[in-house]
Amino acid sequence: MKKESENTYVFEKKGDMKVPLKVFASEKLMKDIEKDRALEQGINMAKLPGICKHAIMMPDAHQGYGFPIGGVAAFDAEKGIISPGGIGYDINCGVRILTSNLGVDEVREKLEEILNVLYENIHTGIGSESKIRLETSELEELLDTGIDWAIKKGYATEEDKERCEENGRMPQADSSKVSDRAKKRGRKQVGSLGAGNHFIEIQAVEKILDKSTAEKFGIKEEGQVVIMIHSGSRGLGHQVCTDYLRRMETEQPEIFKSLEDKELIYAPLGTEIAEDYYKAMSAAANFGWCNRQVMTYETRNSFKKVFPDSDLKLMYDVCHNMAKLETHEIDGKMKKVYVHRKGATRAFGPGHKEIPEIYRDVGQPILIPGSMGTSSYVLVGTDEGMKETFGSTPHGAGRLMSRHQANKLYTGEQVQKDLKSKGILVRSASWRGVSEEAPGAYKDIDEVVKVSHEVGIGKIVAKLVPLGVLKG
DNA sequence: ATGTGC
Repeated sequence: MKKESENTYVFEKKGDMKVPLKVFASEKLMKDIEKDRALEQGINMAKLPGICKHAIMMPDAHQGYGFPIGGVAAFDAEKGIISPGGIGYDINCGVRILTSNLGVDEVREKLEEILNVLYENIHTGIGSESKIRLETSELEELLDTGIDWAIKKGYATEEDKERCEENGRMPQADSSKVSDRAKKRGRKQVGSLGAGNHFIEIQAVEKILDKSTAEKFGIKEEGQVVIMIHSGSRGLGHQVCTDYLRRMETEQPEIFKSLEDKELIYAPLGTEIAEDYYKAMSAAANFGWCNRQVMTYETRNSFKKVFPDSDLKLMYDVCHNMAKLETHEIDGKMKKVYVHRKGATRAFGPGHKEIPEIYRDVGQPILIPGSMGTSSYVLVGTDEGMKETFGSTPHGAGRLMSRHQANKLYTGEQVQKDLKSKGILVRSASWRGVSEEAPGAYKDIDEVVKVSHEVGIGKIVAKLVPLGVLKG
């Protein structure tokens, strides 16, 4: 890797590579990135058919299935490909923030109570099932219409819809392209948190760095309480990914055989299998938005019980695991590309027509969760990001250790105790869930966000700190 | 990430 400037490294095009690989990282984070196979996977992205301009890795990058997590690649809509490994198993994993009219002191007084109420109403952990049971026909409506289903059922308002990326509904979604097995897994999981790094966190605004933008986003003052929800499409999205990986492998043996890394299986755009995958992926994305929306409904009701005057407004909901057909300026020309963001947040700059009108003049809110017990951030999209990263930023701290390593090194009890000594309460279904997500198992979120800010692909608006965490 | 893998 050649250091190009402060926070940017380039691996020049050579051999089978079609474009260079660009990595946004500080020296410190680059050392973390070099610890696993992530760079090798980044170079593999740059070898795929139809990739445009450059393959990108974010400062939080680490090894994933096929593509690295923290990888971004844009493929020519005609000559390119779509790859499930470039999106991830958790299709439309994403983050939303609810701003509140509550202050840190009043919430701290009843923190244990509100966490308990949330824990009762929102089911967590692996295989967790929500209170809702959907018939197949209703699940199909949810998959086809996204947030519109949630509005119809009373879980969402029109304002909620406006404040979701894509208005919470991928128009290409087609439930008939989702397998019965995936639907069976999804029927009981709408409104469930899941496991891993998924969480609902009650946070306080610690520092506002861009006052006027923060105000636009509904962050009025330091000490204001907000709620962050981080979850995805649960077993349904996972099954969609598995189904299409297998289908692409078996129905395209010549492509499969030719691959150095079999995890990079893809479908050429324009083929039936690529179309089917995009429709199924879009349906899973709709599930992700409905899942976070139903949890929002439960969160609002839970807060009403403990804080009767509370008013929780959706600031924004943004995804970090998805491929989308977008138009970007490449080599001076506007071009249609399928942008794969795998562990990278969609981050559009000022004026983009896909940003809600209320935020359009300043840019899109970018929501970046830290690991459990550390800070999270709100950033704003920039013109620089549109030019450099197809409108993308990092998505979080990024793992430093495998779950296995973390389990060996930490116990859930100790992690919970350490956090409690810092005034942070954790409510979880399993001790293992807590130890796997120990703050020490993750990279430094402050450093990740600093790179994003300094490079200019996303500018820091506000820093948030945890008060209480409900996790899987 | 995931009804974690044999």
